[in-house]
Amino acid sequence: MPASEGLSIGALARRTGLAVSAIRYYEAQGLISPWRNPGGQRRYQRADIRRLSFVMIAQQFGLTLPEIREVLAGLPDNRTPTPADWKKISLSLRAHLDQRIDTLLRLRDNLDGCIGCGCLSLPKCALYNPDDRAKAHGSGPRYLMGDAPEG
Amino acid sequence: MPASEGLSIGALARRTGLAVSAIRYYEAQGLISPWRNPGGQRRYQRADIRRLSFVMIAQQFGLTLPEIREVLAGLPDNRTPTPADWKKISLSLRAHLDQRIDTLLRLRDNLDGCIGCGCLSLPKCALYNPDDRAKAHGSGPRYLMGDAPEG
DNA sequence: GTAATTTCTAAACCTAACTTTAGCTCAAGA
DNA sequence: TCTTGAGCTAAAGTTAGGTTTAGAAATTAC
Repeated sequence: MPASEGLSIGALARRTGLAVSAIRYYEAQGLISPWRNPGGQRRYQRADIRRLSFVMIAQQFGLTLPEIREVLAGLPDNRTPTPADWKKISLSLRAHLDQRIDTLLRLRDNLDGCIGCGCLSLPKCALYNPDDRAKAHGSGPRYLMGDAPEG
Repeated sequence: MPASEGLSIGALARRTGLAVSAIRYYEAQGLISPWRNPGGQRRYQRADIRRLSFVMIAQQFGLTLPEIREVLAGLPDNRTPTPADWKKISLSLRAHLDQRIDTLLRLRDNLDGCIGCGCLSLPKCALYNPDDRAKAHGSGPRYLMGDAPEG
């Protein structure tokens, strides 16, 4: 047990299941802000365990780290978040998730309509909706030209 | 109009909406195999429009390029695929999609159960199921240690 | 009072899915 | 014919989300 206050980065890693390097990376991305002990090492509050857990859950839901940072901005910064605070920002996760599920369900409907018709490749095919295409998968450089196929 | 047979890579790009560089990249990944004209330029069949369209749709559904290559291997290679051929491999997309939707629905249920309880960060929280965590998002280096949080 | 862990920073490396660049050749139109 | 627009290859760059490495300093354990 360390004599000084707060959790070391290694302790936080063990409590959250994250790698130490990931925690430092999240700090660089503005997701968490530890203080430093006299020797310059990072020290964390116990509430940061929950904060990082939230980050991990939000990632499963398809949010990017910048998006998660935005959501976390909804927490109070002058006091430890209460369960009510967590509940509040969890609701915005729920909205994100609903949207993703919606998109996938619409894709599935379209696919079902298309499986029989053999229309794959035609511009009128519902599966070609560029909006869905852009939104269905969050990350990576998915560059799509808006050219109208001719003929 | 070119005198020689087949589509040039630029023509195929215009018909599919893909960038020329992306089409060459897909070839490097084994997703499409053009022949070459006497001058060494790539020439494509009209059926390749549909093939690339299928690739784009499968990507929306969260398949990686290697996975898509596997699925495309279900098409005949000695003749132009028929609508029935496309239908057959489309059904495997449907299975993929169903699985993804299922995972997200389960996540949503868990989130709903958690929103009121404030348990975020506790190991017993259903949102911590490592299986879901690994599967929910297909790509990228999502490394998770299996350490049991102590206390 | 050492020895063994941890932690520190900065920079390089990793994967997926592409794009960009450089330098050169091919093809098409006037 | 000549010029411009496509196409070619190989290699390097890009983004997200991290990991790995190297060398030094702080902590902990004995």
